[in-house]
Amino acid sequence: MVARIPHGRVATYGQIAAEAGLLRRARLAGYALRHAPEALALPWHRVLNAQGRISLPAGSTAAARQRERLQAEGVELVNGRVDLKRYRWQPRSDAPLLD
DNA sequence: AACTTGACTTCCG
DNA sequence: CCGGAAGCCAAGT
Repeated sequence: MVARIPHGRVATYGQIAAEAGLLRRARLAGYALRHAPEALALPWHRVLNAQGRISLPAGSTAAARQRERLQAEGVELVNGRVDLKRYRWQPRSDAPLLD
C-alpha cells in the first residue's frame, strides 16, 4: 500500500493499515515500515501520523530526512505539520488490489 | 504465561 | 492547541 502513494501525496499509518485490510492496526503499519527491506525502496517518507506529523524521533536525522524528502516533492509543512486535507492520498475505489 | 514496547489513534479536559 | 490516558495488538523479553 505504501508503494502506491503517489509522488507529492501522503497517507497515515492508520489509513495504510485499513487499506491493507487491517483496520485499527496502525502500529502494525509502523512496525512493517520500520522492518521493511531497504531494497524495496518504499516511499516511506509519505507516511505520517493521524495529525499530519512525522512520527520519527524529533530531532533525529531520520526525521530530518523525511522532512526534506517531503518538501522536495512539494509537500508543504507548516509548523512541522502537513495539511492532510490537502495532501492526503485518496486511493481509487476501483484500483486493483495487490495479490 | 506475564510483562514491556512501540515509524499509532482517539477521546477528554 | 497541547498533554495525558486509554485503547490497540504484534513482537520481543
